[in-house]
Amino acid sequence: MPELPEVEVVKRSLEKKILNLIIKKVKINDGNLRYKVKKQEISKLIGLKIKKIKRRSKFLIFKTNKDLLILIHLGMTGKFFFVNKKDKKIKTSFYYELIDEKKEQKHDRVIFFFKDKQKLIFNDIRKFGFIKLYNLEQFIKNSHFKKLGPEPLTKNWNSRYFKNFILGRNRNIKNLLMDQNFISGLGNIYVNEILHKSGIRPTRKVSTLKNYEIKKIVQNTKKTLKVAIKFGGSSIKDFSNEDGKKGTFQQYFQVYGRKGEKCSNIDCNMTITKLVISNRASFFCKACQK
DNA sequence: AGGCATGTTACAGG
DNA sequence: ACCTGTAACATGCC
Repeated sequence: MPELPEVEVVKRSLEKKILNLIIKKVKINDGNLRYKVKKQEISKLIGLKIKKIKRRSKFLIFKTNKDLLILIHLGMTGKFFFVNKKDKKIKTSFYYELIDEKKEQKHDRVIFFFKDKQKLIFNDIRKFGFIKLYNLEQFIKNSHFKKLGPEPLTKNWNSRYFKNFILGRNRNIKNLLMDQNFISGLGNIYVNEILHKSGIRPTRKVSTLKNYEIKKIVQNTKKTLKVAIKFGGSSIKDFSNEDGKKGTFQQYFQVYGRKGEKCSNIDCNMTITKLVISNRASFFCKACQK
């Protein structure tokens, strides 16, 4: 499910649910995520209060009231479900009913328990996600953040940075935008959309980009992500936030998954082409994207 | 049955 | 040492 907009949506909804809750118990159904979740280590969380939730790129960080924090990545299929037996609203929502009926779902990997039978479930089908504990000292030098590029929605992501980074390099623009060390938070879907909006073909070598094209890519990155967040992210397959609410940005995809459909640009009669680049599907319009 | 899937990373080759 | 691209991870769906 998760590129930057989806992770941001999850972050915002979790903030409304688990802030200031104390972890009473942690249950590991299957600790074989990207990194092994060990019972002994995760038990250190018991008794700690969740004080703050942050997002960096596609990572979530839960800060506690002690010198211990949780770093989470949703991987490809990671999801959170929050279950609150006392909350009428959630009780009527889709996911509450689902969970209540089935008790536990198949891919519930790790479950955090709070007071009054409230719980936060980390569900991850493919197990590419992870949950890691750090103290502050370790966290500051954690390998995941070492080389991470700028956040796309900050002023650090700009044309000057872009031009400077590509000096002496010559890869294609699709791979560059997917490179988390160049810009952090984008993934396959949003890169496809951004390049279509910018009129740039995914195979374009970065050394051939004109200044105005770089500007367009930077602006369209910000615009696309902002709108996607506004619409609650994209729910392809089964993405949802912890309320079971679905994002709706997938309705606005111009190219992703639209092979053979007509290009959305007015006056363009071309159909969308699919091309695999570096093992990932790329979708683009041959007429509009140069 | 085979191909494909929103991500990351270890490794190979230049 | 740097740069780039590929394959692998685990699981399910079409």
